[in-house]
Order: sequence, then C-alpha cells, then structure tokens
Amino acid sequence: MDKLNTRINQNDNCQSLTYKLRGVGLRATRQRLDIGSLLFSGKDRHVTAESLHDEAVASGMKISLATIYNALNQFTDAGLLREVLIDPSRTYFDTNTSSHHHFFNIDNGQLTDIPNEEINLPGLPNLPEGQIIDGVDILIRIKPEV
Amino acid sequence: MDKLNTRINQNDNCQSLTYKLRGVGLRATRQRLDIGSLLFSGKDRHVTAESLHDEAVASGMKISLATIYNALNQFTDAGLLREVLIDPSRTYFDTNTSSHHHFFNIDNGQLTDIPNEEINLPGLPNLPEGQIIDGVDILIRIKPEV
DNA sequence: TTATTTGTTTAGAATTGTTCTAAACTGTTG
DNA sequence: CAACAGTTTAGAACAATTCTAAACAAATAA
Repeated sequence: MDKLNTRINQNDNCQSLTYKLRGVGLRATRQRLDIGSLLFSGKDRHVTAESLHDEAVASGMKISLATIYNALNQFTDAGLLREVLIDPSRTYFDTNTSSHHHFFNIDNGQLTDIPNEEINLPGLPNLPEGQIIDGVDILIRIKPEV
Repeated sequence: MDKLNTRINQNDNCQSLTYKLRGVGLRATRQRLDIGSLLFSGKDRHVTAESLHDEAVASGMKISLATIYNALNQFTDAGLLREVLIDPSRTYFDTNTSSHHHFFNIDNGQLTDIPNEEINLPGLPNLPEGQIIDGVDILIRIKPEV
C-alpha cells in the first residue's frame, strides 16, 4: 500500500517533470529527470553544482558534473531556477523562483529564504534616467549572537 | 604654480595615505601607495583586481597582479574597502565603505551607488533565533527602458 | 518500424579568476 | 648600519566553470 502510493507519486512527479521540461523546450532525458527529481520534490532548496552532483551520486544516479552544470544553467535560463549571489567563489541556485530574499548565516554557510511578507522595500529609490528594474536582491548576512 | 600645487596635493595625499595604511597596520610600501592613490583620490570607485591592474599599468606603475590581489584583500580586511556581490564570476571592490546599496546595470555592467537616503528597509524581518545581523546587501538590477 | 535529424551527455581538456610558494627585496626598529 | 619582519613577484597551483568533439538518445519522417 505504501509502496504503491510511492510508486504512483513517483510516476506523477515524473510525468509532471516531463511536462515541466517540455514546457520550457527541453527534452525529458533521464539525467534531467534525475536532477529534477532531486530539485523539484516539494520543498525549496539551495544547491551548488557540486553539492547537487554529490547528492546525485550518493543516490546512485549516474550523471557527470558537466551535465549538472548544463542542467542548472538551462533550468535557470528557463526560469525553473534562480541564481542567488552569496559568495563570489561559487554559484548557488534556488528552486524558489518567486520574488523573495535571503538570510545567509556567515557562521555555518546556511542559506534560508526570507518569507516575502516579512520584508519589503517600500520606497524604491529614484532610478537613473531611462532605466527600469530588472530585479532586486536583498541578502541579509547573519551570525550567532555574542 | 599648477605644478607646485599638484606636488603639494600629491604629497598631502601621499602623507594621509601613509597614515591611513599605518593606521590599519600595513606598511606604506610604494605599491600600496600607488594602489591607494588610484583608489582613494576623492571620488568613490568600483574596481576589480584586473581593472585596477590595467589602470595601474596604464599609468606607468610597476606592480604585479598578485600584489593588486593582496592589497585589495588586505584593504578589505582592514575596512578600507568593501566587497560587493554582483556577479559570481568576478569580485568587485567598492571604495565607499559606508552603509549603502547598489544599482547594477545589466546592460552595460555599470555599478553605481544608491544614495543612502534613497533606500531603506523599514521593517527588518524576524531573524532566526539567537542570530544577529552582520550586514545587509541590496542590489537592484536595472536595464534600459524598452 | 527503421532511418534521419537534432538535441544531449560525457570525459577530459581548456579557461578564468584567484591564491599559493619561495626567493628576492624593502620598510622598520634597535 | 644591521637585523628582522613584512612585502613583492613570477610563476606554479588551484578551483569553479565552460568548452570540445565524439558517442548517444529522443523526436520526427518515411
């Protein structure tokens, strides 16, 4: 019974993933489905190419690091992921593509979303002449008290 | 007359630069004074290691790229500069170390300060338990209208 | 179905920004 | 000035990422 449900859900996910990929013009290859199953399985996630590759390998998936890079970039171009600026030395991707911002714990490197209701820029500054906003990133670096 | 003034000003700058460096525990070497003269000559600046090196070489200074990296990092550690997160592929340094934020023009790569009065986060979000703020970065990506 | 086309994956090479190493050099202190 | 500690540098090393080109798989045509 549990097993059956699991299987049904997996099929469901797999199918919607296939549609998701097709919808943005990408073929639903085994590798992209594998990566997608790690990324889009419900909870929001923050990954780097390397962390995702480690995770994929650990779950027995056969996939190269180059493919992870390709997929992350393609997913990002397609709007399925969003890049987050944290650290000049590596690129983070966020599965939550809606407008929101981040806490970055400088002590342990943990990145968490700031619920969107909890933050807002009431008065946007005057933009330079002839320019419009493409996006806003707010990063709040935090650390343990004392 | 002009020449004299220039010399006096250079000496002035040079002297205050020397103090500035000493004040943060760095020896006032020729290279650091050269770099400092490019960075701290009045107007606020945004540079990368490479852009600054190009500029130094173009003004006839003899200095290696490694030294530029060293100096930018030491100046940043000392609080004379501030790192700005713009692009995962290179590190930007800002001579304006006061609390302020940035416009980044995605069209031409230009980075400009947002005057501090023009932006503020009135209600900061609830921080995770036991955490305090280390810093806040706001980056507004802009592009030409239509 | 099979054949053909087009998109995808991959290992490994290449590239790029940055840091490291160790030897020569320079500012500072006694 | 001598001696020490800090600095600079060329070049090697490194780490993240992209590129290359050959093998492969999905989509499409026949």
